[in-house]
Amino acid sequence: MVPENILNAYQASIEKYKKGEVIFEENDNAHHYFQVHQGQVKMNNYNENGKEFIQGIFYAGDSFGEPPLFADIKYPAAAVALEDSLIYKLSKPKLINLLEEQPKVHFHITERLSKRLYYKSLMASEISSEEPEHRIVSLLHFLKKHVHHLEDHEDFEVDLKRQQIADLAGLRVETVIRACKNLEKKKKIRIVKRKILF
Amino acid sequence: MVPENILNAYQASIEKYKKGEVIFEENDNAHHYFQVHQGQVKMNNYNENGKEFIQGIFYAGDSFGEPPLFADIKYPAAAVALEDSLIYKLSKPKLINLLEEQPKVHFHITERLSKRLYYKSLMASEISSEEPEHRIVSLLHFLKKHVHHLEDHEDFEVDLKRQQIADLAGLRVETVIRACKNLEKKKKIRIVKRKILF
DNA sequence: AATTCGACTTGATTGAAATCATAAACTGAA
DNA sequence: TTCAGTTTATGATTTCAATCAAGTCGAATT
Repeated sequence: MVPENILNAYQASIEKYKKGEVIFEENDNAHHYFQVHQGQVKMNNYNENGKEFIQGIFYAGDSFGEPPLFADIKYPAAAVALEDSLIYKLSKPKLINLLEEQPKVHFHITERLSKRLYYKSLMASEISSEEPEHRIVSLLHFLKKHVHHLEDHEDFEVDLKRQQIADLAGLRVETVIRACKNLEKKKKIRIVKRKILF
Repeated sequence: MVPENILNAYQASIEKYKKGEVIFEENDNAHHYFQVHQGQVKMNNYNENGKEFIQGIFYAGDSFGEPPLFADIKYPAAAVALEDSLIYKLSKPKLINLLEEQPKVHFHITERLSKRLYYKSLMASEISSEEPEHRIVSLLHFLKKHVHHLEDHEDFEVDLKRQQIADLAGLRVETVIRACKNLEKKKKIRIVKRKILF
């Protein structure tokens, strides 16, 4: 997350994206740094049968899509606005220039990449080895702790649809629904008016 | 990858690890930067049933285990030497100091993190959505292109055991063996004296 | 109040990979 | 060359999430 005054100093623009609008496509070349100012963005893939996998969801203050700026690669997934959103956009050369002149900001970016890598490591091993209930609990635990910065004893009102949980955890909606019912029975989560509390 | 002369200038040590020796455990706190000088290292998880998942394999020149140095997190996986290995080890404060004084090296690290993130994004979506054969081909393609830097037309002699492919792709050995036989039939890979050519 | 639409739910069935069992092929050391 | 230990191979069986099919529920709109 780059502070707004610095983004402005380096002439970042703010772009409007409507709900559902695509910010970049899988396999596009990367030319800009993106940071959510307002709204929500998801990064996702579709396989040949149309099954979606959500790589991550990004909220105000989150940057996304940096890796292809720093390595010689294409976007591994598309980015789509989940709500009407305002996104800071800064060209690659300006970003590089910014990071050269502002080492502290560079460390912030490094921290951000590190956290994303941590999330991916977690989910990769979960998806590869664990049962649906375990995957869901791990996902919720990560979101609670690392995205919403809540303590264990605090209540976390999950703002995700069942389908989104499924697409984040590599499962199908029906499986998520059944697993959540089970988790409720086991008192691992609560469900109030269809909303999940964790 | 930090150049050796710079590592030496900042008083990095070289540690010996025997084949099978553990470099750090899952959930350990991170205190050092690691870079392979000679040998091979894997990062892995085991689930409660003993199933292994390999997060990555690292060769000479590769750094590993950086994320917890930059973000306030614990190691999401353990690191184990796959062969007798020599590993550069640099304390966290010295690394931070190094990166502050050598911005170019910081950009190298950023690039490295970005590439790891790319690999993880790829494998996460593969493991969550694709069939065994597809996963294996994607894995091999990534290794050929991004790890061994070979052109499409060149032959890639895969130096992984079936079990390792399974643990990288989230499959079981038997499934990998059967899938590889099928891929051979379909002329997508060749198998010579049990070695896979791609 | 009726209608529409998206999200959630439930049950039945299926299919593909995991599991289990067993053996063959290779490797290297004694 | 024999033996012990890996690694690869193959067949039979099981299992559990995906799939398919058919609802219900709730909120928003007319």
